[in-house]
This record gives sequence, C-alpha cells and structure tokens, in this order.
Amino acid sequence: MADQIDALDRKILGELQADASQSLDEIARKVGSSKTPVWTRIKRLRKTGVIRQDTVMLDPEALGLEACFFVLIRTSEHEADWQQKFLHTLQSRPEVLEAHRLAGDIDYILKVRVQNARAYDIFYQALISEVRIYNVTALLSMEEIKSTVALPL
Amino acid sequence: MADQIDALDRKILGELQADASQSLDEIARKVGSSKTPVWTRIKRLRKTGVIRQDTVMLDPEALGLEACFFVLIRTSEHEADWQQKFLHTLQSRPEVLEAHRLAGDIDYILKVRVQNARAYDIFYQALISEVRIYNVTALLSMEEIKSTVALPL
DNA sequence: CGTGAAATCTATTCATA
DNA sequence: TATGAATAGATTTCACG
Repeated sequence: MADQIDALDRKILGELQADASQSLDEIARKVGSSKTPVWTRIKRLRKTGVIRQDTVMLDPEALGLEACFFVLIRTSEHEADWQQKFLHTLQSRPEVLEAHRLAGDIDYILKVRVQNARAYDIFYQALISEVRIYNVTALLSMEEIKSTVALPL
Repeated sequence: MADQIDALDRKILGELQADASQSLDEIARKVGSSKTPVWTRIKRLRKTGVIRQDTVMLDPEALGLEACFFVLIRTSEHEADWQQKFLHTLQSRPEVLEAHRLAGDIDYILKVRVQNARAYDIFYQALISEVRIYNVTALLSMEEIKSTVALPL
C-alpha cells in the first residue's frame, strides 16, 4: 500500500473503474501502453490492495429494493463492548450498505437499502432492540441523483 | 427490467457481486448449474439492465483520498432551472460519489470523497458559488465501519 | 523494462439430445 | 432447455531486444 502509484497506474485504474470487462489489449491501447506492463501493474495493484475486488453494480429497483434511507444515529453509550455489539449488528445485516462513525454531535450514519418503508421499520425495530440508541433520524431518499463507485483519480 | 428474476438468477448475481473475476465454470458449480445456462442468464441480466456494470472497488486511502463527508443540504429554491444547475454541478464533480433528493426538511444528501479538509472546503466554496443554498451541514467520517456494494438478494 | 510470440485457460457458439 | 464439443478470444508466461 505504501507503493507509489504513478500516472499510468491511475489511468489503468480509471479504465478498470469505468469498465472492468475490457480486455488487457483494449486498456493498454487506451492508456498508451502494451499488454504485459499493464498486466504487471494490475497484478501489483491487486496484491498491494489498491484494487480490493472485482464486482458488478446491480440495479436496486430491478431487485425490488425500492427504498433507500440514510440513518443518523446519536447514542449516549461509548463503551467498547457497546461499540462491539453495534458493529456486529451492522455487519450481520445485509441491508446496511454503509456505516460510518462520525465527528460531531451525530455519532453514526448508515445507508440502508430495503424493499419498502415496512422493511425499514423491521430493520429499525431490530436495531433498537439489540443496542441502546439515544436518538435516530431517518432520511428517506426520493431520488438517486448520482451514484458512482468510481473514485476521483 | 420487467423480467422475472428467479432464485437461480439471484444466486448468480450473488456470486458476481462477491467476485466478478470468477470463471463461468466456477459460478456454475457453486450455483448448481452448468456453463451455458449461467452464461445465457448473465447475458440476459446485462441486457435488461439488472447488471449495470463491471467494475473494481479501489482503496480510497491508497489513492490519497483520506476524507469522506456526508453533506446535508437545505435550499429555498425549488425551481426547475435551479435543480437543473444543481444537478449539473454534482454530475460534473468527481468527488461527489452519491447524491440523493430527500423527503423532509433536509432537501439533499451528498457523499463526498476528497484528499483532506482543505479539498472539501474548495469543493464547498465552488458549490455555494455555483448554486444558491440555504443551509449546509457537513458530517465528517472518522471511520468507515462498513462499506459494501453488494445488495441484499 | 517493453515487445511480441507461445501456451494456457476462458468465453462463446453451436450441434445434439 | 441442458449438455458437451468446437471455436474464438483472452490471459498469462516467457524468450528476446
């Protein structure tokens, strides 16, 4: 991870982010290099963890996941074992796509994808029954204006 | 998109989400089918847009993107052309990874990935100079507790 | 270290059941 | 519609410049 990432690496990463199904020849041509060096670099970027995984982006609505909530959480508990349990709950629930610990008066933010409001309520009830939470605000997404996994390079 | 997605489709999608670099033979074996039917289904899922794209997940910190903010936005403007301009600004800025229009008193939430607080401020200044915004709250992530692109299937 | 050829493996097509 | 053979195409390795 401490390896230096140069301009060519970044071009390659950009191509992979945009379309990981491209062939090596295609990527090499676009970044102005050739097959072997591009291959060597991709292998290095995987080994060092810069590339974490190959995946596919799915359409949530096509899968019946019509509702997306951002959940703002305040808690009065900051003990290690409370944190441990909270973290475990989040990890075990596949509807939680993201969870961040925050600076400031809101302690955590979650991004939760579910079928509908009722499914969110089931998640919410399960969450507050498992860990003590002081205050929860749920923000309901009406429209996904932008959504990308491509990091700026 | 109106196509029915059955249990086998979901298994295949689960495997692709987890690791899109697996071979067809490997996926076929895991889901209890064989190469050709799996291939036909994947092709159909791509064509109908259930599978949106092939991509790679990168490590933000390895790329020097150490800061992640969730930005809560209130505006007094709800005109079509204001929205248009706001949307265009978000689309053109690669540091904005997600943007949602919300129900309730907060109008929008953004997820923004940048190098550091200074880079966030540059983004923020650019944003408020381009579109009229009534109120902005930035939530700074201290720790990414969970992050997945895998939708629950 | 880059190039291009060779070998290996995988995706894709297709004939058959 | 599934299977497995046949083809086409990609990845991976390697010898050479």
